[in-house]
Amino acid sequence: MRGTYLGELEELVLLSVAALVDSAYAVAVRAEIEGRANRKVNISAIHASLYRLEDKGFLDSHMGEATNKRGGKSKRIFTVTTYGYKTLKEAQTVRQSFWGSIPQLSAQK
Amino acid sequence: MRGTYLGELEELVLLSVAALVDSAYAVAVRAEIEGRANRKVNISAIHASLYRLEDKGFLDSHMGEATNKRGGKSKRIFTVTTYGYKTLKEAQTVRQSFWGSIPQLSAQK
DNA sequence: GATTTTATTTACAAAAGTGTTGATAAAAAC
DNA sequence: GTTTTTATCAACACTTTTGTAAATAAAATC
Repeated sequence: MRGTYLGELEELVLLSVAALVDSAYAVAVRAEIEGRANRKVNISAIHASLYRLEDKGFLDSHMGEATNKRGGKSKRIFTVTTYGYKTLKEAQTVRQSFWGSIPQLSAQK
Repeated sequence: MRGTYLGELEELVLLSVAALVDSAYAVAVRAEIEGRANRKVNISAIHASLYRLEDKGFLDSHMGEATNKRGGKSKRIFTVTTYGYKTLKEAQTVRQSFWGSIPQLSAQK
């Protein structure tokens, strides 16, 4: 029941972290989502989502190193756990099972 | 923003209605979900979800005919609207875009 | 060292989704 | 006509997700 499901934003955040591999931090995740899904997201909403996903065991995190760019303070880097990856994949597999039995041609009326 | 997103259950309900074509009513939808996603759902939760999806414009409904089976009172039949189908498809397209850039082999550690 | 920029963190508020209960209804069976 | 079965509907409560605001911190630039 409650706790293992992903919210819509949470799933996008998790997918972004997976796609960004070892350079996933809040700002990059936000850019990733705004680029792929056509949607504005508040940076604090991203942070809140990242922390929640970590609490749930879908993500791990560690502090990265500071860069020599102005304002380049160190970032918190997130990575997808095995459990997170499994959850993501299962959600997608279930949906694909449904799509497999939807008569798409007649549906696109 | 708020209003156009699908909850996790809502998406499964919408996909079920699509897959069931012209025989989608609450009980059948529930069976469909319990069969494909490995998950128990309260029948009233299905009803609530169906009504909400209709309010949002993702579903249409009409009363079907009674059958000559014991307890076979007429069912409310739901169908996916063009808008609902479009929403469903877009959500899936966005996710597939992410999956396309996830290095899956190294991720399945 | 004051300012600007990038970034995190915490706490709270608001919105949305999900679940539960109880009432009602209509059909066939007895 | 009472019972059993299948089904809808409505109201409410609960939980979770999402968004916002304010505080803090660390880097480079000036």
